[in-house]
Amino acid sequence: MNAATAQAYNEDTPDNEQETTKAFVRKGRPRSNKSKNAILKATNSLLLHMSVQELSIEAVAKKAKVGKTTIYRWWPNKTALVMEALVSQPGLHSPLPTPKNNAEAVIMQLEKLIRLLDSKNGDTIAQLFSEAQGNTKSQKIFADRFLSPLIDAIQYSVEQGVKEKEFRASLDMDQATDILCGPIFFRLLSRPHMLNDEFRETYPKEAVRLISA
Amino acid sequence: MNAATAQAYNEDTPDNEQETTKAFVRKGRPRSNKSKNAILKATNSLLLHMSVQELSIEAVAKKAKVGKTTIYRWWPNKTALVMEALVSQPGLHSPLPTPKNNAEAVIMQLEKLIRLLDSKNGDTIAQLFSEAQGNTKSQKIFADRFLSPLIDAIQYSVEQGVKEKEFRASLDMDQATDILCGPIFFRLLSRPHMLNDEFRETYPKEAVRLISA
Amino acid sequence: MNAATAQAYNEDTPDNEQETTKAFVRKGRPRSNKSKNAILKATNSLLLHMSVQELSIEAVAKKAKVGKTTIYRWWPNKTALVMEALVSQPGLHSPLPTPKNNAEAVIMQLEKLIRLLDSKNGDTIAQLFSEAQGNTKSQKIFADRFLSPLIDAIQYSVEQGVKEKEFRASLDMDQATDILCGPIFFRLLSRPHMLNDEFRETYPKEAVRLISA
Amino acid sequence: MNAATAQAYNEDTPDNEQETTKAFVRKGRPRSNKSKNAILKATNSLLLHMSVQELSIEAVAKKAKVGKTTIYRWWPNKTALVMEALVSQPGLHSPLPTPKNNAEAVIMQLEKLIRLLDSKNGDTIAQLFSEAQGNTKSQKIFADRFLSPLIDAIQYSVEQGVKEKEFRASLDMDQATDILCGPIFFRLLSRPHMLNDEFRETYPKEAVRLISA
DNA sequence: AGGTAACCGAGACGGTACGTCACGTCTTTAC
DNA sequence: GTAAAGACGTGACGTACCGTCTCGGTTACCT
Repeated sequence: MNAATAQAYNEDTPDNEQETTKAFVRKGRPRSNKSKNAILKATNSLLLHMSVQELSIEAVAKKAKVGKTTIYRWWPNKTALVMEALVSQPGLHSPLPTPKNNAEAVIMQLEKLIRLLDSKNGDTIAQLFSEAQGNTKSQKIFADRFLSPLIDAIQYSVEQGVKEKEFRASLDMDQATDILCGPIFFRLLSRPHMLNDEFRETYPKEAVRLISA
Repeated sequence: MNAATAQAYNEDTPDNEQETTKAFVRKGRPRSNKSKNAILKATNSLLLHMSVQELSIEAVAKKAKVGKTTIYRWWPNKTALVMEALVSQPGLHSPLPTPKNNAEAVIMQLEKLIRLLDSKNGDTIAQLFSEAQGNTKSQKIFADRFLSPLIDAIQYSVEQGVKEKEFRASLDMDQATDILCGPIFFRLLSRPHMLNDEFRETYPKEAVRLISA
Repeated sequence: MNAATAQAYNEDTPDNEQETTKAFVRKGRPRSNKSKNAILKATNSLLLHMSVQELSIEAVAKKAKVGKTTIYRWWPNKTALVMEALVSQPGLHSPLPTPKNNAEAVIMQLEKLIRLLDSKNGDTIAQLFSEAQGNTKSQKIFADRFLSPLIDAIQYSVEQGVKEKEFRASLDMDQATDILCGPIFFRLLSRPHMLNDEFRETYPKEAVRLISA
Repeated sequence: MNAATAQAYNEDTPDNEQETTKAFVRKGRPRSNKSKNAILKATNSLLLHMSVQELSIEAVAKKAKVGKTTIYRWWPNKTALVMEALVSQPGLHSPLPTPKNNAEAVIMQLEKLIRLLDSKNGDTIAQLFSEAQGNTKSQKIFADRFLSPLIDAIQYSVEQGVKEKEFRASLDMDQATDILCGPIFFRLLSRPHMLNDEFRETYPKEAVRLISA
């Protein structure tokens, strides 16, 4: 991934073009949003019928009627592509209602996580989680784009909760994360069929109880 | 996997060739234990330098000076091979000392699990866990040979503990498993560097506290 | 081109397997003559409709219903493949009638050369000649398999002719080759349409006259 | 090649812009000579280290710090570009001294040809000759810009020589060209290392002797 | 002086072919 | 009948260039 690509890849929103006094002018033909969307759409579409491992860049290129190079130009590997295809889906970023306390905040976050994993995306995320193992590059991408945001959000709520004496004072942040999220991901990876409605309704409350003061 | 293969694959100990009164005589050249060992040894050796995903059957065959077919004859896929190579390692089956109660039993089991995962095998197991996603065959093998035995043992202790009122009566078995094992595997997959001695010493006790009566 | 490939590539006739006392036994699956023939046939067939430069290994593989690797296993590059496809054609090795003297021998050889070049093969040979420029490997193959045999044969006749005083005693062998063959190839490459029957009937006699005593 | 390009490409000297009564004036920004020179220079420079076949338009564009489009605007293909880069080199057009007869004229022309081919340009020309095979467009360009002028000049001298009884009356023009030039090009393409000083000093005289009366 | 048309660089685009790798199967001979 | 050897068809990889296109920006002639 050269500098240009990295820049392009990271900029979700290209709104940082203006500088204090002089605009930064991009040279050359601009990136085709049509192609970008076609690629992401094709990726999501193919993932409905096959696993991440089975997904081939060539198939995506063919389905999106796009040159293979165009994909490689903008995504360093399959993980990055699938990751972006995943988050590009509409309806994934529905904001949570304002919680009345930190316990409720954590519960809502866990419910949202379970809901996300209990859908066709669940398989894909599990496979991405997998793909990341044994491949540093992929691991970093998965961590940066999915895991860290998730963990950070939960840890923030827990931290607040500890400060406000809702949660146990002795709580280690990493341990709390493990206790809250671990069981969910463990089910996802080991018994995904048990990531169902019942689990979503009961587990978050129980988990929060475990860390409460 | 045809019948013959299945049979061969399942027989962990090929010492049942003679029977008490009348020998069951297998026709043709018998399976070469030399080859089998060479294959498993080569697999383990290669896994020291590469991930499961990077490991190729061809590389194993070459390193073990064995025909590819010989590998395919006895193991249905890479997961099965790596699985067996893993458990074939000496020192993995050290028996646990007799626990004085179910809580201690669970603690010892969790400690053993963490110890297992916090070693060079940890990476391999994580990768196997991964490889299993999105591949039914591999998933079944991983579940049958690794996950189920583990879960069963823990669930047995938990069940006993519930009966003997050491643990909460309301405890759902699956939920207990998730709470006990989930955090460990979540660390393995997301922050493997934190699966350290400190974690091994503190986590199991804390986990058992969470399910105690 | 590894040792095995080189050996395989060079052996037009695999009849050298027996050694003085003990047979050399080749291990593994033998080369498929069916595939080999399909590849050569496909190559010749495609060359009827396209130039050597336009010919792609992929197209040959597809047409021959053969894996690309199979082609790369046996031929180091396109030139080698086309070269062999060319000489594999039937009717290229019709023996010359016995000449009554060296002058006639040379004439017959030149006539045969012109006849060879004045056919659909002519274009291919011209393109091969081309392909060889600027590519050492190809150059060597073209020289070894086509040019050298041709030149050697002619030089032999000329040498005999000089000894028997048919040709000028002052004749340098290389110069003789140039004078005899140069004009033919020059026409082939610069004005191929003029490599016609008339040329074939008149040029060889004239050329021989130029070197005669 | 569209009309504009064709026009631009064909105009060696842009001095034919005026017409009888009214000047044809081109609108817009004129062609950048700076770019043109940079392109030709980059081409020659790259050809020192690689063959024509290996030369890529992209590499030229990059080296010349020029847009690819600019190259495609002015040259229809690689052959044309290399051709022009070749003839744009200084010192290629040194005029011949006035010959005292047609035999000497031919000899001087052949010597000049050999000298041209026996240099780093020789390889390039051989490769161009090659590139032309199997590609009509390139063939035409090579013929028009290199081969025809050469042949025409020699044929003119030969024609004069025949008229003035220096050369054999029976001489066919094409045949004469073949006999004079064929050997030179044959050496170039088949044994370029033998296109040396000795050859340059001996061959032209010998060749002329062959066609002399 | 301003329009306007062709030029320029940069570089993204859809493609094609490359040569390599590993797959899982097949076909030999040897044991 | 199993083993080693290794060739087979398949298909994806990631790369290199192709020739085209689409930008913002630059001349230089022509009103």
